[in-house]
Amino acid sequence: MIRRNFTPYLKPNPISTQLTSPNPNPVEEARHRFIEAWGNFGSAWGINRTMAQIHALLLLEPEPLSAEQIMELLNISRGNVNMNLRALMDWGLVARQLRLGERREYFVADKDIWQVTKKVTRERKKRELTPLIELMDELELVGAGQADPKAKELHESVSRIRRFAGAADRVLEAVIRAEETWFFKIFMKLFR
Amino acid sequence: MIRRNFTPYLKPNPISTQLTSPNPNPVEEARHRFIEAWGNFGSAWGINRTMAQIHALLLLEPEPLSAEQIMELLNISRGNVNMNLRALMDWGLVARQLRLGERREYFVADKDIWQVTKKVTRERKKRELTPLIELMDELELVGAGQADPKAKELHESVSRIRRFAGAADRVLEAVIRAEETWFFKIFMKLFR
DNA sequence: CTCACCTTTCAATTCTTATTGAAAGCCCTG
DNA sequence: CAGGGCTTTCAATAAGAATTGAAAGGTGAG
Repeated sequence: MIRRNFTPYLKPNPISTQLTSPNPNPVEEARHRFIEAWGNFGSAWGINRTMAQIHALLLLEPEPLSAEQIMELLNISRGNVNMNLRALMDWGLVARQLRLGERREYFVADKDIWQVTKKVTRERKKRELTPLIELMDELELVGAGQADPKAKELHESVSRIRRFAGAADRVLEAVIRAEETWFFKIFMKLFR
Repeated sequence: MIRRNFTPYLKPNPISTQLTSPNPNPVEEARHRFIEAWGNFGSAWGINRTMAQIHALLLLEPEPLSAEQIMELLNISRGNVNMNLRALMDWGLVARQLRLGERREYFVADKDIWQVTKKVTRERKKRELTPLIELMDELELVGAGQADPKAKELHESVSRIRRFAGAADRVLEAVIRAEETWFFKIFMKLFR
């Protein structure tokens, strides 16, 4: 089997995880800030910081990166990289890429931000909204038609939330299927 | 000053935080499950569990509750209740209510789920989206017009995200202002 | 002014979640 | 089928976030 003459990766100025010593190269510095910000942004949305940082790094990278490279660039352990890459692949945000004649695996991020949104939406809808709706359906029956104020308030609150969650579910579904629907055009108008 | 004869709150079966011993009363059990679920749901969205639980409890409660009552019902400390109530008030989800002639404060949740959505949206937009947009605006300048592939990819990624974040910002703004806009009618169709 | 009654604060602690790194697994190649 | 080169796993550890509780702060009534 042909072993390709893979040019060894030249380790750039390592992107340290702290913002302490400012990077002299403005592009590196900006890359670093982007990764930092994306990490924070992600962690506000229930995606762990490192997972978001790896995602950010891959978004910025013109070429696929190996686990090894990610480790060095972000200064995190092998195991951590591995687990978070797996999670990113589960979400469909990152794909494995093999090179002919090389055993090592490389990774690329889907750079179409609209695809990213759809995938994240689909995943979270499945993990969070669907179970909520199922529970509300179940609980809605409990307080129904009772006079006791607690039972009544329970029933009313649950129904309100059930209705709303159902609406949200439909809206998100529309977003996911956007390209084909009329909804997309409206959304796109706002997108400009 | 008149001191109202406030009927002392009868402590109901305490809503324990574990699901271990099933509550014999089906309404209490359902309330408990709702609180549990809302707590988890919230924590997936970057809102801390207890804050969401207090919110859930107040949503279910026909009458305003005091800090004392919340402490007992959710089995959490005074300090914890106080801090999370404050956060809920900052978000505009809960309001303080005073009773004539009583020093103790009571709390009620806004039960209009559409209002809740708007408030949460507004708050998170301000805390998360706006800073992201500002950073992207700044970073967009860095890689602009450079030939170096890293600079190029940086600039492209940042612009894509900037454009998308801008779109999201406008969409959310439209949601917040919904009642008055054409957007609302479309949304409401999906809401049914 | 002082007491009674609440509310608020925050350092210490506990609980939760993320990260590490060494060991085990896997698979290709010779 | 043994060894090298990667990847994956997971118990132990570290980092981070939430919670407690005791003490301090406010405030109105007497």
